[in-house]
Amino acid sequence: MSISKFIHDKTATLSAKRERRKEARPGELLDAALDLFVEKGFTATRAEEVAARAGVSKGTLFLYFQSKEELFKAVVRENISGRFKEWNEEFETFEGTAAEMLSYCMNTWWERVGATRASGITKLMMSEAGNFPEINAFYQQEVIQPGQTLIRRIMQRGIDRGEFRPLDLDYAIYSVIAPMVFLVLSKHSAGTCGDPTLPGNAAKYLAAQVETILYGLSVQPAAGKPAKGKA
Amino acid sequence: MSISKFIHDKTATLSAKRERRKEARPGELLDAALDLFVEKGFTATRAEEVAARAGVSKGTLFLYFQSKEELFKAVVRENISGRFKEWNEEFETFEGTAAEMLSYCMNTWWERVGATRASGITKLMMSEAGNFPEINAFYQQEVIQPGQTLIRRIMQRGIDRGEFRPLDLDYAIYSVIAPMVFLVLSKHSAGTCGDPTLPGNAAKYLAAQVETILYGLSVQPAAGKPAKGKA
Amino acid sequence: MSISKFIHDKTATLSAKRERRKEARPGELLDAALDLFVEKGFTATRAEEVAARAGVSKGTLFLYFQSKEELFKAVVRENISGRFKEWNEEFETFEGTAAEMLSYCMNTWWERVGATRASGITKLMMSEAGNFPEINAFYQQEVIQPGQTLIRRIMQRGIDRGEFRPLDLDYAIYSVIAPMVFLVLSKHSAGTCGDPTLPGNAAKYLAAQVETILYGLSVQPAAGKPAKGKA
Amino acid sequence: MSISKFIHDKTATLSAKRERRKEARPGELLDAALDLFVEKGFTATRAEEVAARAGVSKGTLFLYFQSKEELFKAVVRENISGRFKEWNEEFETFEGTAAEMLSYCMNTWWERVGATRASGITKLMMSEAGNFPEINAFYQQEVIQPGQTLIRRIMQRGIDRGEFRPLDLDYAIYSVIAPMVFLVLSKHSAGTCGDPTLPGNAAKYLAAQVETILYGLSVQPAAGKPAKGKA
DNA sequence: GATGAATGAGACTTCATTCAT
DNA sequence: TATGAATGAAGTCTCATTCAT
Repeated sequence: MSISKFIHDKTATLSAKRERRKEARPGELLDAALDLFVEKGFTATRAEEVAARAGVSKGTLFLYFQSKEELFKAVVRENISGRFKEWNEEFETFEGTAAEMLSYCMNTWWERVGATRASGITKLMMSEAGNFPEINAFYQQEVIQPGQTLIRRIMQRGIDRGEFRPLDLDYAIYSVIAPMVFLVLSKHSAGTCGDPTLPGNAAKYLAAQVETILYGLSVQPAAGKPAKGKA
Repeated sequence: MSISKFIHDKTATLSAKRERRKEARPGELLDAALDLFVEKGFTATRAEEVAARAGVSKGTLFLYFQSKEELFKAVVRENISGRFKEWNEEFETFEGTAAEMLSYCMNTWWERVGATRASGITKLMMSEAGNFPEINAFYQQEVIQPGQTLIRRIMQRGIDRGEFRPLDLDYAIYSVIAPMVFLVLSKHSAGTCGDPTLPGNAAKYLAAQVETILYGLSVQPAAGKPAKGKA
Repeated sequence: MSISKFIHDKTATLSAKRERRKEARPGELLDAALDLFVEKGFTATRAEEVAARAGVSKGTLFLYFQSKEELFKAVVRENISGRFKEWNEEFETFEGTAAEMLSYCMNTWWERVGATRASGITKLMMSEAGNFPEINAFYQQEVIQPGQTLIRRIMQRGIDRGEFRPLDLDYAIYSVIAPMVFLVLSKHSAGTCGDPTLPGNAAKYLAAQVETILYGLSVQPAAGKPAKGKA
Repeated sequence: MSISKFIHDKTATLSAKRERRKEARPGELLDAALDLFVEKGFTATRAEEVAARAGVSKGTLFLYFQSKEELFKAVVRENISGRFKEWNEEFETFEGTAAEMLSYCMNTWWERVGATRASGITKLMMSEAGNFPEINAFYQQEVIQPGQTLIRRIMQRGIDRGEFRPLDLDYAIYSVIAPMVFLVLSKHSAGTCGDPTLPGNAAKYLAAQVETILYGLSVQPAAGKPAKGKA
C-alpha cells in the first residue's frame, strides 16, 4: 500500500467524518436541548449549556437554529411521536378484545414513547405551553387529539361488544390517560409526584394500573358492585 | 373638635389603613407570585410583573422578600396544604368503609385543595423541582409523603377488611393519586393534558374516576375477572 | 430656622435634583448619541459608549429608548429643524430683494442650524439613510422638501421681479443648496471635503459663496457674459 | 493524440481559467466591497455579503485580504482616482481660457470619476474617515489636495489673466468643489441631498452649475453688481 | 415604608476570523 | 486554492436588585 493510498484514505475518512458530524449536529443539539429544557425549563436553560452538552460552542448552535425559541419548537416537533396515528390505523385490524387492545396500547406506548427521552416532551409542554401558544396548538393536534381518539375508540368498541359497562367516555378515557401521563411525569420530575423508582418498574406499575382499570371498566356481575362513596 | 383633631383622625385612619395594608402586602404578593409562577414558570416571571399584579412597586417586593428565590420558597411554603396530615388524623376515627373513605378523601381534596389556587403548586413543583432541590425536599416531606401515606392506609384497611382484593400497594396507590394529579395539571396547563373543561366538571370527572377505581379495586366474583392484556 | 426646616430643604432640593435629572436624561442621551452617531456612524457606535458619554450606565439608556434603533430615530426627530417651515412663512412678508432674502436665509440657516450640533444630522442621514428607509422618508418630508421649496420660491420671485436671469430652477436651486450642505459636511467629516477650518470661518465662506452665487444668478449686462466652457 | 494529452489539455485549460479567475478575484471582491461599503457603511457590511456578491465563499475573502479593515483600505486605494495629478500636469499645457479649463475639468471629472462606481469613495470617506485616520490621511494627500490644488491653479490663472474678478481663493475654490461633491453624494445617498434623478441628468446639472459659477466669478461691469445680503 | 430611577451581571445573538478538508 | 463549519469575542438588551428620595 503506497503512501498516496494512506493519504487518500485519510482524506476520505476525515472528510466523511466531518460530513457525518455536520449531519449529526442538529440531532445532537436537539438531544441536548430536550434534556435540558425538560430538566430545567425553557427560560432557565442557557443556550450555551445546550451547546456545551452537544459538544460545540455557543455560536454553532445558532448556525443550525435561528434562535433559542426556534430550537424549542424544533425540539418539540422532533420528539412528538406520531405513533398515535399509526396505532389508530393498527386498531382497525386488531384482532382481540378491547381489553387486550387497551393493554397492548399502554404497554406499547411505554416501550415506544414513555421509556424514551421523547417522553420528556410531556413535561415540557405542561410547563411551557402557556408561553408558546402556537406550539401548544400543534401539540394538541398532533398528540393530544390522536391519543384521546384512540383510547376513545377502543373503549367504545369495548362497550359496543358488551365487554365494558356503559361509560361516559368524556370522562372514562382519563382512567387510561391519567396513569400514563403520571408515569412520564414521575420520570421527569425529581420525585415531585410518585416514587422516583416508578419508571424503573414501569412494567409492574403498568400491569397494576391495567389490572385495576380493566376490573373497573368491565361488566360486573351484580354481586360485585362496590359500595359507592359519597363525599 | 379642633383642626388638629381632624388631622389626627385623618392620620389615624390612614395609618390604620396602611397598617392593615402592610399586613396584607406579603399576602397580595404571594398570591400574585403564585399565579404568575404557575402560569409562566419561575424564570420566565419577572419580579416587576409580580409587584404590578399585587399593586405595588418593584422596590416594595424586595422589602418583603430578600430575593426572587426567597419569594418562590415563600409561595411554596404558604400554599402547601397541610391537609394530608389533618386527614391522616381524621382517618383514625373515620367510620365507614374504605371505599367511602377513599371517595370522601378525593372529593374533599378537590374542594379544599384542588379547586383552589393552591393547586397550582403541584404544577409549579413539577416544573421547578429540579431547580430547587431544597424546596423540593420540603415539598416531599410536607405533601407527597403524607398524601401517599393516607392513601396507602385507606387501601390497606380495605384489604384488611376484605373490601379490596389483595393489592401491591406500592403501585396500587397511584390508581388513586394519578387521577387527582392529572386533574390539577389539566387546570393549569392550557389543555396540554386533557380537556380544558375538566376542572369545570370536576365533580363528574371525580365521580367517574372513583367509580372505576372502586370497581377495579374491589373484591370481584371469579366470573367478573376481565381478560388480561397480552403485553 | 429649625432643624426640621433644614431637613425639609434638603429633601426638597435632592428631590428636585433627581426630578431634574430624570427629565434631563433623554436629552443628555440624545446629545451623546447625536455626537457619536455623527462621528462614527450608527453601527460603529456602541450603546454603552452613548450611555457613558451621557454619564449613565448601559441599562439606563434602555430605560429611555426601547432599542438602539429607536434611539437613532429619536436623535433624528429631535434634531430635525422645522425651521424651513418657519422661514417659508417668513418669506411671505419679507420685504426686500430676492438677493437679500437668499443671503438672509443662508446666513440665518448657518446661525440657527449649521453652526449647531443639529447640523450633524445631515451627515448622519447621508451615511445611514440607506439603512433606515423609514426615517429617511421622514427626513425628506420634514427637511429636504421644505428646504428646497423655500429656495425655489425665493429664486422664482427673483426671476419674476427681473432680479435674476431666467433659470431652470430644477437645477439652479443646487447653486444655493450645495454650498450649505458642503459646509456642514466639512464640519463633520475630518477634513474629508474641504479645509477643516472652514466651519470656523463660516461667515467668510458664506459671504464668498453668496457673492459668487448672486453675481452668477443676477441679470447681467450683455457685455459681462462669460465665456462658456465646453468639455 | 493520446489520452494523456487530453488530460493534459483539460488540466491546462482548467488551470488557465483558474489562473485568470485568481487574478480577477481580488477585483471582484473589491467591486463588491465598494458597492456594499458605500451603500451600508463599513461596520454594517458583513464580510460574508461581500464574498457572496463576489461569488466566492467567506473563506476566500480572507485568502486575499488579511482582514475586513485591510479590505476597506484596499477598496479606497484601488478606487482613489489619481486623475487630479494627471490633470494638474495637463493644466500646464492647456490652451484656452480659465473658464474653459474649469468647465473642461468639471465635465471630465464627472465622466471619468463621478459617473463611475469609484465616486462612491467620496461618500465612503465622508462616513468613515473618522474611524480610519490613517486611510483618511492617504485620501487627503491623494485626492483632496491635488484636487484643490488644480482648482486653485485654474482660478489663480483666471484672476491673473483678468478673466475672473479678484477672489479669496481659500473660499472661492469651494464654489467649484461643492457642486461636484454634492453631485456624487446625491448619487449615493438615497435622496438625502437633492433629487435622486440628479445623477441621471448630470450633464444638465453640471451645465447649470458651470454657467452660474462662471457668471459669478467673471469680471463684471460695475452695473452688474448684485444686491448684497444683510447678514 | 414605599417608590422607581439606576445599575451591571448575564443572557441571547452576530459575525470576523480560522482551519480542517 | 477554495470551502464552509466552527469558534468566541463583542455587542444588544433584560431584569433582579439597590438606594436615594
